[in-house]
Amino acid sequence: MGISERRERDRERRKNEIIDAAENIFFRNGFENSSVEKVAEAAELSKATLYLYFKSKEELYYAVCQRAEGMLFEKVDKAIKKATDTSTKIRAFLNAFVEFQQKNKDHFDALFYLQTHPFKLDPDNELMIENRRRDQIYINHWTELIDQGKKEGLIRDSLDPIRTVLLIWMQLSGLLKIASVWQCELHKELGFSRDELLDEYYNILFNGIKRDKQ
Amino acid sequence: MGISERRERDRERRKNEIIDAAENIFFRNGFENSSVEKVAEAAELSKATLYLYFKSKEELYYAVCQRAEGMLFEKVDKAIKKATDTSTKIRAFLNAFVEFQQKNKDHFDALFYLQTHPFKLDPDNELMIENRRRDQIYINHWTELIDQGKKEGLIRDSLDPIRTVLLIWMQLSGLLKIASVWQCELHKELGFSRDELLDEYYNILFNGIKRDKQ
Amino acid sequence: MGISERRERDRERRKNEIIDAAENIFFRNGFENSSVEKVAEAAELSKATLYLYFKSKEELYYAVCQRAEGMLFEKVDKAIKKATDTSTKIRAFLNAFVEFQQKNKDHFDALFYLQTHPFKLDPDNELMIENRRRDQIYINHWTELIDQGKKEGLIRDSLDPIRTVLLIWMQLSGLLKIASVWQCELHKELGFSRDELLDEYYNILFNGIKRDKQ
Amino acid sequence: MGISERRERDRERRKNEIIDAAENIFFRNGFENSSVEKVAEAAELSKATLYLYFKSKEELYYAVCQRAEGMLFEKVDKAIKKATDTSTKIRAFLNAFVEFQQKNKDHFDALFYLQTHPFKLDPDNELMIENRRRDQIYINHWTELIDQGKKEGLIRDSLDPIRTVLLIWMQLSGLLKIASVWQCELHKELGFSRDELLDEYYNILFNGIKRDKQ
DNA sequence: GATGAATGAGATTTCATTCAT
DNA sequence: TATGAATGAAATCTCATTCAT
Repeated sequence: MGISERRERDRERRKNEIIDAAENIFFRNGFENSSVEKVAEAAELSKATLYLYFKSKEELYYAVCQRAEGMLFEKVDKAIKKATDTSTKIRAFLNAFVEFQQKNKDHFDALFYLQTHPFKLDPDNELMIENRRRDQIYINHWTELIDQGKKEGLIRDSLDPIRTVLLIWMQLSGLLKIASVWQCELHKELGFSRDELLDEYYNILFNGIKRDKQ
Repeated sequence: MGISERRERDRERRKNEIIDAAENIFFRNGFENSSVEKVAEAAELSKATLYLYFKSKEELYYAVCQRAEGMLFEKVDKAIKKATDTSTKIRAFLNAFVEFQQKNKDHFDALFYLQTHPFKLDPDNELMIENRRRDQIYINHWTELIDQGKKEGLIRDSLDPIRTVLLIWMQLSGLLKIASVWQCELHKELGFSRDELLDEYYNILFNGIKRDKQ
Repeated sequence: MGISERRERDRERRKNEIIDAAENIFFRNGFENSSVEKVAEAAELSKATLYLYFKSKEELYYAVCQRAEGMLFEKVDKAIKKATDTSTKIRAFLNAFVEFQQKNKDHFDALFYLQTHPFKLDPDNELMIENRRRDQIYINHWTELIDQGKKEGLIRDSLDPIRTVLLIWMQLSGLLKIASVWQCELHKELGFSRDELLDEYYNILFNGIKRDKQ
Repeated sequence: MGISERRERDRERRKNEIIDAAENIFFRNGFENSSVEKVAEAAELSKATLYLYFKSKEELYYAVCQRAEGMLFEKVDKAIKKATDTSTKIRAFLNAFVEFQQKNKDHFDALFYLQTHPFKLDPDNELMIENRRRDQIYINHWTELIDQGKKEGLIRDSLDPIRTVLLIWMQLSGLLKIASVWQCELHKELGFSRDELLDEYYNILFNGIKRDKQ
């Protein structure tokens, strides 16, 4: 039995090496301007070998994104766990996302690209199924946070937790991405920084979800 | 005297025909998967002729986006003008954006693509300069709306108008785009529609920007 | 009669302006990498207008070369006339060529390109006929120099004047051109300059053509 | 063990087949007017495959030239070895060059084109490095000939061997090339042949380099 | 499992030249 | 005379993927 397990382990390790290489290439040039050739070179493998591990360029990119998402989720997790009360937990959730975009710009961008482009892997692709499961877990995880906030009277009762969480995810994604692309113009022509923008965002959001004073 | 003017008019018309064709192609396949060749075919012109009107594929795409932005701005304009009081004007502004994404999905997507990809035209490109001027006008236009809302006691005084407007633009863009890509999953796996999501968004946003009761 | 003459003069002037522009472009990029478009731009004319004055890109280049040859011939002429005795005249002839390559590198290169590429203008092309006549004049001119040298006992009697002149032209052309392209390598890897090479050339040549001591 | 060696051999053979095809095309149309497409067709390969063996059109042309130079060097070598005394060796060296231009006009032209056009391959290109080494060997080889001539009192002591060899190479290149392009005119308008011209050249050159009688 | 070889299809852009006006 | 518009043909190079070994 040990032998097939070791094989599986070897295969996983090799896959990871390929993803390492793919990150290098995809992060530098984006999906469209990267070539499988370059990834193979970076991985010190032949192109044909890549195809033994990933069925297509798309699947390879998907794997890179999956890892990126893993990183993000982990960071958010840690941040939430460190916080003690619900209010700071929610703030920590946002902060972690924001920080991820700043410190792991490439990973964030890859994730954003995946979310805004209809990638067509076949729907019973292993990676996708696994990913979807994980997504679900995290969404639940975060909605519990909202629920808790509602119980504690921090958040308006009328808000639907799932929608609220997705809403935050989507709008914050857009905000961070566009602000990042416009960085230069924001500074030069409008005269304020990403962080000032984010302050205003927090301001409005928290006001928007908090329970009305009674 | 009439001769050069007619030429200019012909040229403008031809340019517009090309943009028509380009919309067809770019909207169907996206920027990366469209080719100048296909656009030329659709315009019933030779590739070389296209290059007499647009210096590069990028510039052509930019022209398509410029037109799309024009449409969006016009719609927002009209919607605001129809409304009578400031509160409905602000709502109308958002509604027009949302409706644009729904009724002119392709135009919206093109615009979104442009905003989330660092396009490099040379910075003294005519189209770009003109566009930037228009952008500025509209931003001013909308910030006045926020200012008015503040004067009328609808909106918190502490909000910076420009930041607020940009914030709304960015987060709403992200929200609409990602929701549109996930459309299917939202429905099937989470069981609610884009419109329900948007309701929640409005809900939170208006609560977030309104002046606290005194 | 004045009217058609003025027209002719205008046409000549315009042609010269075009050649000015063509020099700019051809000298910068060479024949193959220059485009009629660029020349037209530089001449502030439309492409179509260029074709009113020159039948093809080739003919235009030929005109540029003709002018260059004119310059060279003039320089050689002047140098020879300045010299007083036959021996220095011959030296002056060579010096003028060498100096032309150095001070008018672009003109020299154009001339060299023309000579080493079988350009096909139709053989009764005006420019060509005129040029050929001029060539003949100059060849005669120079062969007289050799003849004179022979009479004065400076040059071996057995040498054929025409062959000798052509020989010098051809070998010196090759020498100057290749030395110019290799300039860098000559210096770095072999450690001597163009001028040292030319000294040796003069040395060998003059020894080669002079009459044996009796 | 044999497997990778056979692969290497196959690859070399294929490369040579491509160079065969490239010769066909380049020789017929020259570098500028040849296309990689045509070479690929001639080689009965796809364009893409060509690029697996040669990184660019330039590199391909360079390979063609390298082979041509090899041929020339070999011929010169053989000619020199056949000759018994230094004087005839030197003559044989020239003769071999002249004969090469006559019998392998295309190869000569390719070589000449390379030498008179600043080709930009990256300087650590394998082909270039190898070529440069070979060039150096041959230059040394030939300078030894001059040195020997000096020792034997055939050649003037004052001549620098390297410069002399390069000089001969350059001037003879120019002479042969221009005479070849003018072939027709030489005959018709001046009434003598390439060979008569060359006789004069030899005449002058040998007189020019020989030791003065004492 | 690993890979070198191969490729069809296609990408963007350029060019010399013509012609109706 | 002058020109804007138009184009067919071509150029170099790239890419995702497959397959025999």
